[in-house]
Amino acid sequence: MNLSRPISRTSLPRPGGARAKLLDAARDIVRSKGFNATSVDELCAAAGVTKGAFFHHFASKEALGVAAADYWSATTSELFASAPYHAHPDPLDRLLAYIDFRSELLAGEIEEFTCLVGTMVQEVHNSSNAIRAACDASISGHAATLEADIEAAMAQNSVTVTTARSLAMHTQTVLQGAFIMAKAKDGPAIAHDSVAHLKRYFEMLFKRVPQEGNAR
Amino acid sequence: MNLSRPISRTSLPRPGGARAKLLDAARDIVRSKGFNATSVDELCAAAGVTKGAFFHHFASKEALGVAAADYWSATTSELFASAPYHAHPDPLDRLLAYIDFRSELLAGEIEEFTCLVGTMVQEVHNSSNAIRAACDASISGHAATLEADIEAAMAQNSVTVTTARSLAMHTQTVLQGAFIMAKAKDGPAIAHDSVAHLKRYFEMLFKRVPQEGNAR
DNA sequence: TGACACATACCAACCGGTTGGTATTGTTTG
DNA sequence: CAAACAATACCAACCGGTTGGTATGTGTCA
Repeated sequence: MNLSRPISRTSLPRPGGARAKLLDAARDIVRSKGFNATSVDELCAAAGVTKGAFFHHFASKEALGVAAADYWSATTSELFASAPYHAHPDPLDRLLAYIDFRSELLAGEIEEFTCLVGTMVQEVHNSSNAIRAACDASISGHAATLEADIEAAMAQNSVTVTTARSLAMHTQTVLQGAFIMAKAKDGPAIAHDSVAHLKRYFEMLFKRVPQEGNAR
Repeated sequence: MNLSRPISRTSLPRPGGARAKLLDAARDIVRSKGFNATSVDELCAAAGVTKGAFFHHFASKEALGVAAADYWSATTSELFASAPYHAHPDPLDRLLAYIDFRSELLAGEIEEFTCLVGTMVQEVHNSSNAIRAACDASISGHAATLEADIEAAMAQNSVTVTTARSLAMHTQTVLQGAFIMAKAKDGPAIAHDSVAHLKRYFEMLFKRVPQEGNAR
């Protein structure tokens, strides 16, 4: 087995190649139009490749959807792994700073801050179990990166009424809901509002008096 | 102007007519497959009418989407208006009972308890402003039915850190997010979990000690 | 009889996917 | 090293089938 140039499903594609360009195009276009409304031809045009190249790299449009979800997981992992909220020494501080970070990300155009996998899974959860599972893995995998901090904060404050995993997933629930509301209202204001409620929930749960800040 | 047989956009269509059957079919099929993946032919087949009947009642597929959102508003208003949570004498009790009621609704198949307008708005918010606005009106209109109780509960408990409208919208944010997570995980369990967090948020905000119950 | 509520038949455009083929790159071998 | 070979990357044209939408016919009822 030759390991010198592996292009596994979860590793990032070679930058500049047709595959990478298609995944970038999918990330942008699917977030703005949805998966079904995005045609393969449109993807190819945006990536500057032909339809033949598309089906050279992906067995089907569904396979592209799975790859796009995996690509999303990989790129967002990088973003959050290098984000500044990890610098806080206290786990609860890290958690609250994560929420602030998510709120800061809610800026610009809607298709720039919303979630690719949340958008896709709503459309295809019944028609493509492969994409559904890849989206679930992306969301749940990101939530899992919060669990250690939440667990530590729960231990510090003797919070036993729920679990770290449940709280981590709840953060993602609120964010996914915030994306939908932002789409309905055509702007991020309402999303900021709900994330502020989420932060207040954590502050009350962990009996942390809110720092003066961005709560509405 | 002939008022003897008005088919206004917001009133319920004549039961048994082609229009009503199409709107019922749209409610069911769009929730399970999404708006774009639902073809006009499929809608006609499910409703037992022909394509000619479809375009007799709706100028376009987009017009059906708007009508389906309005129809959703009308039918869900009825459901919630006659729901038992209004019976509690205390406004905070009514609010918490509303949340319990929403949790109870999260049962059965996913396409049976998820939200039509939340599903549609995610797909078409960029391609059809008419549908987007109808979906927004549906969600915001339902949230508005909670505002009076929230306002009264806030006054009773001297809660001033946020507004009744913001809290009402936040309940919908959490529910919409819960629907997405349920689709990603292919089951309502995680949605119940997040609604329990929402209830706990209200209990803490209004300093109400939780009744022994279904919180996880 | 005429207005309305549908049904039938049909269309141009577009869909995801396949085809046969070529250009490029890397590996083997003399 | 270079020629021979093999695999990959990519392309333009095309396929059968489906799409939303239209034009026109027909039965019904006031």
